[in-house]
Amino acid sequence: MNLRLARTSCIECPIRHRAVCAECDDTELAVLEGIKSYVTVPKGGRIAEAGESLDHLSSVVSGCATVSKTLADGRRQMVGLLLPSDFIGRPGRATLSFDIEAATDVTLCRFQRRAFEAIIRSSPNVARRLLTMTLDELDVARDWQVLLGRLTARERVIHFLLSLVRREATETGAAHRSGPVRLELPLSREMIADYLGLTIETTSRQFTALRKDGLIKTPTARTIVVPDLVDLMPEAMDEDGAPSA
Amino acid sequence: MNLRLARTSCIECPIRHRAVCAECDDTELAVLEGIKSYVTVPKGGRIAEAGESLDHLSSVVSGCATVSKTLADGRRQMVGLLLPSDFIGRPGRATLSFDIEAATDVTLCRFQRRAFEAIIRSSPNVARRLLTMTLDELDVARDWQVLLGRLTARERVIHFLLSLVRREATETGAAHRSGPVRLELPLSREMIADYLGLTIETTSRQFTALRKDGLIKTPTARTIVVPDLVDLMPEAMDEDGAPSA
DNA sequence: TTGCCGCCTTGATGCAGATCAAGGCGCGAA
DNA sequence: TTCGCGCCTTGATCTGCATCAAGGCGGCAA
Repeated sequence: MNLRLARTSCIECPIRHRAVCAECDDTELAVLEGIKSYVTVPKGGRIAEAGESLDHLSSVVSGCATVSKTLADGRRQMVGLLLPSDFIGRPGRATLSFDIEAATDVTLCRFQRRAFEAIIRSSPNVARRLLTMTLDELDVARDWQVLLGRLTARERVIHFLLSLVRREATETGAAHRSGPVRLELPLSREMIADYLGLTIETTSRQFTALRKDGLIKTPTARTIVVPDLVDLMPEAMDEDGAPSA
Repeated sequence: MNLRLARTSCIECPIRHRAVCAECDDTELAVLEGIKSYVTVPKGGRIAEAGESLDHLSSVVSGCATVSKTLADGRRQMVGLLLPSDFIGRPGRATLSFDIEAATDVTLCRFQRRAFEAIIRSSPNVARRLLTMTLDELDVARDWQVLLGRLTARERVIHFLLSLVRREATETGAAHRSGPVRLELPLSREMIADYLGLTIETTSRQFTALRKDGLIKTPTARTIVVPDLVDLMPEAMDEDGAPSA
């Protein structure tokens, strides 16, 4: 792990209003500011390993990390995707159950675990925010279970693309309901396959099929252009009731 | 929903030390005691529906409930199994994203949402316990993602059985690491299939195969006897490293 | 006791996605 | 500029599970 300290002020922090600190008042923020430190992990680097004890909790400031588990025979399943503002770690317990790796260069805002646990106890705004974020993650994980258990390969890929678009929209504040969108995929085909519970080959074939159907364009393997989001959404097969995104 | 009030004291409550109230001191417990009420939902009854607003949060006192989502075309995936001590609801938000149904007769210990949210604010022991429980549920959901994304039908059924055994062990305090175990399945074959992301037929065939292999006995469709847990565990294909349970 | 109904099992067949197997393409190093 | 190496795509084939289709079994009502 490549350490690099920085002195960015929380006030100017890009995730100030979305991360675990989102609901802090100035006093609380000052406390967090006092114990935080920045770390950069290069693309491909390990951030944490299942079972290993870690004494820092952190927020993702920039970049993209994956949460996954690898079985004894090499089968691998991604179970979480960490983007800016997402939280890493489990207050109250030192060990994680999953591996966390940097999919791109990742910058973390870290807190010593003991110090952060003290803050949770003293500042209900942090505790409450963390509970909300964890409940949101639980909903995401459960939607993902539906995807892995019941959706076809094509539906999975479409869901993946739509979720990236949606996530990007909430980050930039912009909300495209329709119209063309350009996406830079933070993940390789192999990682996407692990995300979706498919093989690389099937994933690749689905991208090809979507391209042939005119639903996406692929100027580069890592760049996806969606001419019209509305075309993609009917195939997502979401919820009960009617198909939607 | 079939209402039935009762005046069981928290002190004698079977889930007193495992539920959301587990870490309460006597004062906090008294407050909860003041706002709680019991409800019984008969087998097959709806406890909550996705999107619908509910003004109670509850703990499962007895019985078994399922958390699931149904797609527009009828495909269904279970994403959670609620057993005694598990918590239902999302403090801070009125609507759920999933359907909750009683798989057996279920008794709930309910709290008015507003009142409970006030308690979370005033009593850190409840807030902390809820965070821990939510983090635990997240881990369970993620392990389930691995099962749905990468395990074979046989491995899924074995995992299901082992998870029931383990859960039962923590409830009764008894820990069998080996030796014969008898299980009463709280779920029908259809529900097990929805749990495991399989069809009824495949699920049934896997039970048959395990029986033919001598790994289980099935005196009744709903009763499973595992002559030796140790025989089942090597096939579970858990974690990294070596196969284990 | 009989008959019905829901749930479960078993068999035959089909198909989506895995697996096996070649290349192609783009990018960085020499 | 060329080479080599990842990463991605495409094709051929295989297979585990879904789907389609019959019954069997057990509990309950009459």
